[in-house]
Amino acid sequence: MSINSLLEELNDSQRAAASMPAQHALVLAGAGCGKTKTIVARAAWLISNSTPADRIQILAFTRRAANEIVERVRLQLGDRANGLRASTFHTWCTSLRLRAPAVFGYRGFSCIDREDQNQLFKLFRGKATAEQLPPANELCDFYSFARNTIQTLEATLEKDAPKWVKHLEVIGKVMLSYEKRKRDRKYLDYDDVLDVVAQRISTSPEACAWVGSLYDHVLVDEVQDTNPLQWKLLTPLQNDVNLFCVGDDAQSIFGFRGADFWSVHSFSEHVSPSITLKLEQNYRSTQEILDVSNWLISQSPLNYDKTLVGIRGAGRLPQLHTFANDWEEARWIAEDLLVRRQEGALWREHMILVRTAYAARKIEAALLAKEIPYVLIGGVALFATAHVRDVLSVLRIVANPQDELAWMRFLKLWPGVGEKTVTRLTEELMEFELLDDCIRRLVKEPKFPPGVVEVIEVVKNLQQNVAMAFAAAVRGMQDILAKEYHLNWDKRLRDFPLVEKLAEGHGSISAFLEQYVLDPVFETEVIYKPEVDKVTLITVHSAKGTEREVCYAVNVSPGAYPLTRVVGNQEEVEEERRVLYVALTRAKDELIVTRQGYRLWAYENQTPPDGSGEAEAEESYFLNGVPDHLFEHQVHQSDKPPIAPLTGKDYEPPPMGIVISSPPRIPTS
DNA sequence: AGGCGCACTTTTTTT
DNA sequence: AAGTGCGCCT
Repeated sequence: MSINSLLEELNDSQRAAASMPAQHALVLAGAGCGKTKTIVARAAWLISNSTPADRIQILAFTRRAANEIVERVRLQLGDRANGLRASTFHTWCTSLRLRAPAVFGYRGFSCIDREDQNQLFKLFRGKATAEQLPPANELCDFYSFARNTIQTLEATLEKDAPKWVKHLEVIGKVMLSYEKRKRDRKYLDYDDVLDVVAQRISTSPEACAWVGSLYDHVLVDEVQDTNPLQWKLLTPLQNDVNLFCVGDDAQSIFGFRGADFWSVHSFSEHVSPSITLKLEQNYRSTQEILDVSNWLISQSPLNYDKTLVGIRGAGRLPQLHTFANDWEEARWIAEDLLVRRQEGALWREHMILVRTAYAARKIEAALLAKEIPYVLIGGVALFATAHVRDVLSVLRIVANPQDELAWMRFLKLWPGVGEKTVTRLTEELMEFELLDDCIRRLVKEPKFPPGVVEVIEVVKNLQQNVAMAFAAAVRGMQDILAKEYHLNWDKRLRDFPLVEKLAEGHGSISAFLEQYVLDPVFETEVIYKPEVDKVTLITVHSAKGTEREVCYAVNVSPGAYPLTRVVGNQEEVEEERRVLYVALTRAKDELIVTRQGYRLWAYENQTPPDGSGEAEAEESYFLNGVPDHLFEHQVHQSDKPPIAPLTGKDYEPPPMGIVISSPPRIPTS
């Protein structure tokens, strides 16, 4: 297709954005106003106007979004799109680091994921009680938040976990140990992956000039979700490349990762000179869907200055269904899907949006029961499942005998080997550089089954063929794994061929591992082919940027939107509101909102239970006061008596007024 | 001492 | 599904 016919498909503002002269620009656009279309058109226009495709770098937030943009440009331009790259910030930084090790250093470092990070923190946290130190996963959160927002640990704790400020010193010590161990073991965590590059280009004009010389244009999708660490990457490049950023402040839902839509509101101050364009016409949804979405955002104390104006006109009124419990909610959705299917709709026109991966399980069960084909996106990635990690640990050991975390995981699997033995043994193994020395040491270990060493050796001999090495590892470990995971072994066993397939064609174990640490793949995605007709079951966070004809927003109940635990924290409550906003604005033709709860009855009958967190959850519920005419209401009576409601017992308002002590700054590695 | 099985809770969101 | 805590076994 020619570029002219592409431009003709755009409206005036989209066309202006796509075809403007080279300069820094922010394109502000509401949901469904054609953000992706504009970024695709921009890339296509640049290439058609003699920018080589490989001088354009597109940055997106997920691998899926990145791939989609490139595919759509390719659809327009065919082979002329060759060389166009779209990546996540993380894969982009990794490719820069690998491309020029001399510029960035960190040769031979490997990337660890969240789980590994957690294990390390657990190690340094030790046996401290819940009063002395937060749990390892919270330490991870604090650490990562400080890195992503480029704040001190103290500032992070003050904002996020005031009750821990008085333990600042101990927590700081744990984090310093963590950083030292990372360096010693040549690990990079997710934040390091970005910071290695950011640090270098913000302090070395030569490094910055080199990166800048690679590109003419950097196109950033979903810019409202960029955090200060990511801006640390973009800011120094301003002098050498043109930044074309597309975003929507009302869809900023990654605050927990340090995203701050200041980057949108103050764009012209930190990127200058620059222009700001707006896309205000919504092409996606019928007016009734926009009315509900606009109403929701208008209830916010924040001013988004945003009213979506639709061009599609009227359609069907959104539905609001109330169920007695989650089980009936899930069952009804499955039944409704069956009805639609019988009426001739395709499965793939439907998307079910859940707030948490956990909530997706109940829906999954209902879909399975009715044999409705679905893809689940946003749950636990294939490589994050325990049994796959277990097998991968041997590959990691072979690829890098200094991989302490892999050794610990691998050794602990064997009968008679527990935490103490593993800690002692791994410490010893870290003294050796070579795998063969490690093996010699292991052979000497009394009461070790011979399988331990056998597996390592088999994998070692097959390491040039990653898929075969993986298959061999599975064979060698099958017995112990079957015992470990006997409860649902059959289901887990099916994952191994999928991983084996993904391993095919990778030149080395480390290349294979590196790719999937940064680009998580979900079980269903391996089986899924785009042309296959399936319902999409997805978390709202993963669904950003997507759309479907019919969308179900699930469990829009008090206590869930917003989550009970964030009530009282205005910033977080407003982020929750944006999450719901994102969910509602995915729908093109029909929006079906479902909610559960006996608790709702209590609320609507004006008899909230006294003094509990539940009452507060109900008071702050986003659908309170929704005008009747925006929804078609339906209450589904239960055949069983209502089940006791959730309690609000874990909600405590955060203490206020924190005393400040001198902060240990978290150094960047 | 160290390992292991059992009962128990406990779930935000993602690179 | 995975983490935690507890008590029993070697």
